[in-house]
Amino acid sequence: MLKVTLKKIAATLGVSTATVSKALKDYPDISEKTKKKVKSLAASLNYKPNSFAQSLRNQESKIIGLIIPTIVHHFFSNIIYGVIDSASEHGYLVITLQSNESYEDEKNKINLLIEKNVDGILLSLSDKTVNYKHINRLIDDGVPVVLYDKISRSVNCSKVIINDFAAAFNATQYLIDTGCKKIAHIRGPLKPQTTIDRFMGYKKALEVNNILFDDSLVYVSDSLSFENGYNIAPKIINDHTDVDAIFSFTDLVATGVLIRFKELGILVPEQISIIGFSNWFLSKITSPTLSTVDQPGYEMGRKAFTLLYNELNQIRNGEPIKHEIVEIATKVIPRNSTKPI
Amino acid sequence: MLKVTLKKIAATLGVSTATVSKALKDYPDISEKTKKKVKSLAASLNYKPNSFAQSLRNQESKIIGLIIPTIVHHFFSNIIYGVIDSASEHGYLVITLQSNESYEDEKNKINLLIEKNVDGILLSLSDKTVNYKHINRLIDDGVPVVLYDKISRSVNCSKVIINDFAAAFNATQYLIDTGCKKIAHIRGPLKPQTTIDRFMGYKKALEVNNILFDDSLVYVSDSLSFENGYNIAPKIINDHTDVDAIFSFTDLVATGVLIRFKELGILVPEQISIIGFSNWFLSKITSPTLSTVDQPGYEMGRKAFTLLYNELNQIRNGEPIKHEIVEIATKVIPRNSTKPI
DNA sequence: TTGAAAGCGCTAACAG
DNA sequence: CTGTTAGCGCTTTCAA
Repeated sequence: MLKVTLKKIAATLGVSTATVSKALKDYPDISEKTKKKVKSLAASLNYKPNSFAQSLRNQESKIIGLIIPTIVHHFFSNIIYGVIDSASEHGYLVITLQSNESYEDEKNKINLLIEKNVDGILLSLSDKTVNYKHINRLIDDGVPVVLYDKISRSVNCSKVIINDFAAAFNATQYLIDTGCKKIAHIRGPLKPQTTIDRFMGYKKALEVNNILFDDSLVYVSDSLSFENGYNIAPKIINDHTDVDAIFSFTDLVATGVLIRFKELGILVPEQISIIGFSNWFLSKITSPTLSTVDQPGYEMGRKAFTLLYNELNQIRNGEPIKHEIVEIATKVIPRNSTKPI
Repeated sequence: MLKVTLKKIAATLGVSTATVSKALKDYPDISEKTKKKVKSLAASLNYKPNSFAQSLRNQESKIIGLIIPTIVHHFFSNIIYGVIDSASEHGYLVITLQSNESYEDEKNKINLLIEKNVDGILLSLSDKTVNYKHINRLIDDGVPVVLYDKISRSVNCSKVIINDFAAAFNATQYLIDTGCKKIAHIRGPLKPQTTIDRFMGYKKALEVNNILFDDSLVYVSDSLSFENGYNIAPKIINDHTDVDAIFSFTDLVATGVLIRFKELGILVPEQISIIGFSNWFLSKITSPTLSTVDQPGYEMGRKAFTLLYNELNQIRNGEPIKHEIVEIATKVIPRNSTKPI
């Protein structure tokens, strides 16, 4: 493909590159006649501005970076989808990278993105990240960052979150409303704020309903996996013969519990109710179907990009940057792994 | 962030930018002493070359484009993951875009990528794409393209595929081996080569086993959705009371059938066996678990990038471009929706 | 209404 | 061994 440049157009038309550039951009100081001439030639030659040259001049790439802990994951897929969709609408493209829930990877991937001069970064903290220097440095350097889902209160930037505390409270309250009295909780990795908040919400619901919190009813799943649920299930019923409900921090683990219970001949929800979290697609498929809390990934992705976009515009206009924290609504989705109210 | 440029380093060191550039790149014609000086200053200043300037000079972006029909999709998620993983290892970043199974979107997204000067494109054809001019033009323009999964025989480029014909043949043969005699097929959209080949594989297996092919046993699901399976299921048993097996072109649709059968009180696999395709995660979760054909997305993604990378190197070295067609192995995964052999 | 010229940051041929 | 210089393609200020 012999490339069409401003220079070439200018040459064939016998005008300057400056004129061509301005004509193409509808500058008011170019005559209509020239504009028409330039535009029609550009169109017929299928002229495409060289994005490197533009970026070099304008100091912006119109590309943003998206760091995802795990790509193959129903919730995060929806995030990716939402981000890409929203970005496209505003003329931005998205480079996606995976942190593998690793602090080192997270740092490295951020660097790759910075080296490519992305205009901003969307980031969900890895489960292992406890130190936020790498992110604060970014922000200090003027790179807009928006944290989504797994965030840290101690980073000062825009964020898109759900109210994990309230969502977990509601899920637990729902179990109580269906008559459950001894509710176990499978919590996630200890560090992320999301799993801490879900745990706190669970605890609060017990308290409000005058149910004594029992530490031994809390089980930790160090990762998001089906197997973890599968393995924790028998422990729960061995430790507590009278457990009548389980609130799991995520659907995948809840599904593992469900399947194991079926193998063990434990009836769900007759003997034990189960409620998950996230409303993964698979929660509609299990048998019984899994009650859960809807966590709208697509919408979170869209919103995360929007916040970044706003900051990008503020920067472009020389306005002060306003960080915004947006909370996306969640709701309990009753299905058949819990009893009717 | 006040940016560190070659110029700045050169100025503080009292040398020329050329020297700095070469020193940083270990050119043999720079003295060790100078190299050391330059490198240590660069490191302490945290110098990062400006990628726009580099790209402008070198005419390469080290970014590739990936077009996916549907992002939120277990198989395609794995493709994305494989591509990104493999690309990272070779210093490439990936811009992902979704075609929504739409021909128009596919064309538009390709254009966006070209305008960003990506070094190459990985593409899975949308279900609606029947015209390949947009892709052939790309190839003629010298943009390396690798087709994966949904390909067209009439585009001359590298491809990563599975042998859909053989895979479908094996799936059907497996049903026959378990004693099934009247096997329905739910086929996918009519245009993609993948679903055509799966249909042909199904037909061939019947033929080889002397089972008469019956056109009325073939049902079309125009999209990949749970609902389609759910709706087709009752039709099948109404049309043919003696059907004893179903081969579905994809797990999601098979799952819809499975769930509907359960609601209708039809025993799987006792009355009707079901085998799906792709080995989605959810096929391990259904009840009974779903027999299927494993289609390794991660590996396909990796391979697709590798092929692109090879072509990129061939171009860089001025070698002739060799197109390669790679077939990834699949295998039947027996689970509990089919009878034991 | 148009154009000349500078410069974004980097690389590489060539000269010294 | 080091520096000069030109140029990748575009934008924008300033002068004409």
